[in-house]
Amino acid sequence: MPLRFFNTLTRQVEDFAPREAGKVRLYTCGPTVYNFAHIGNFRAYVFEDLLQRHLEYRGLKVDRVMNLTDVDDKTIRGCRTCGVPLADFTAPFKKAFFEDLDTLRIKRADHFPEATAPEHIARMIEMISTLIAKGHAYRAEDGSVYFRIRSFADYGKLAHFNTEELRDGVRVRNDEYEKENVGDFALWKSYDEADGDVSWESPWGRGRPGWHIECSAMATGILGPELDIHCGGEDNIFPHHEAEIAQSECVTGKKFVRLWMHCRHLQVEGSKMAKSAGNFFTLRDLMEKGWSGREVRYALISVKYREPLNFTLEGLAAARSALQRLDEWTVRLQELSQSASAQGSAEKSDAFGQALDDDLNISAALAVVFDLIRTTNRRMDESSVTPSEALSLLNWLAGVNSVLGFDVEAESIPPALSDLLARRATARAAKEWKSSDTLRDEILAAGWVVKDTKEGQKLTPLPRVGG
RNA sequence: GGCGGGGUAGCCAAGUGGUAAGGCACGGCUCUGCAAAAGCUGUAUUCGUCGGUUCGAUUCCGACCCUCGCCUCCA
Repeated sequence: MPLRFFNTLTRQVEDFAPREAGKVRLYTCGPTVYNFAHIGNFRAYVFEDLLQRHLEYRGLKVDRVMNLTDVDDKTIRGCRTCGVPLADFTAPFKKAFFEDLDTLRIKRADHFPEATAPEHIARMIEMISTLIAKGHAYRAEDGSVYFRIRSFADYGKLAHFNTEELRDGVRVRNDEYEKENVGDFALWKSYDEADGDVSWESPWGRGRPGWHIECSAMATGILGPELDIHCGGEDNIFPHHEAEIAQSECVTGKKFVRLWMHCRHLQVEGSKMAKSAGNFFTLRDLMEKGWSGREVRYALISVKYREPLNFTLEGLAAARSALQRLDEWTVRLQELSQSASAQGSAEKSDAFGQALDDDLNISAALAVVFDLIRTTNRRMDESSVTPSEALSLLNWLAGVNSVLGFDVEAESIPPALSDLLARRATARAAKEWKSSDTLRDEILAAGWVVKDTKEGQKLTPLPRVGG
């Protein structure tokens, strides 16, 4: 079965193949670094990570760009409030963002361009000049440059909006009378006192780029005029991605993106996430409550990207339990495979990959994993799984984890516990149950659960207390 | 007002014109000195409501109800 993905542009699931055989040019809208990213942001990034990893699992080389928006209204407001230069304001949030990516086991993109980098500002200015020259943009009285949406017949095609019918601007600013059409968007914003010392020189005077042109410039500058896939959150469809199409295609004359994929938003405990509602979480908030990045990753990845995800504490707890089931199975296989003499054979079924081929059907893919866990657990109970088969299953799991990223976090047993364990083993051998139980409590207090199995004591790290 | 997504067991959720995956929770069992942990196992006569098409619909069509989102810089 070929790879099939839902295309926002056509609103259909379509077969996918990159333009250049074997190589996928992927652009994903990254964060605006004015704050710590919240879990809603990360749902999108985890979805994009799943997409990239699955494409790679299918043998495709992915060249991925994720931009960092480090100049816009919010970052400017932030640095003005703090009274520091823009770059100093955004730097810690950039750093935090990369730490968060690691926490969630999100693979690094190949490029993380920053909007304020000189070469990208230069490209933005170059693109705007071209747009003006071709009649797609015009300069307003205040020096700002706007894109003329009437000049691009396809404007509105991605969002399926009839631009004539767009609701009149509730959010139209008072200076917008300078525009030919209320829908025209800024390519270059002339300097305003509120911008402080944030500005660049341009043929149209001092100012700064509009948000949309930042992405068009970085995308086409790094990946070329024709991308295979462009992703983002659903809110980016309009106007951001619509604008990107207009700008890029009017400059290059080529079809900008072949496949548009958008991730639905998440809700928290059934409501839209909002600071005012008290249900606003950054990844850091969840870590403080004792959840691991792996657990959050599971919770975010386990609902299909095209469905709204209701993020709940119950869902996190379910993620923790499901991962423990997976971990137990892994440990069982590892112990069994230790006596394997031969190499494990290749896996027999690719049901897992095929599920993901179908528009990243994660539910079906996880069902394949858990089905296999149940059937093989049953057989291990009957001792009918051979060591070499266990090895094969572990190999299969490694492939699965190259996509899902659920690898077990190796935690070494502290030396202090070895002593406790040894003493407990002695006590148990002597059937000194009271002493055994006391030692069990001590081990528990140290953060580990001791299990008595046929093979002796085994330790499992106690999950940190969840919030 | 325009456009779009959903309503499947307590919760999350897949799916198909032919009789309901998977995860969590819950009950039972096994194991155990007792536990814990783990494993196994059971649990939707039914897929928002009402009509229609069909031999047969959760799946197709129509109407309705509920809910969520987008409509100029929020992933």
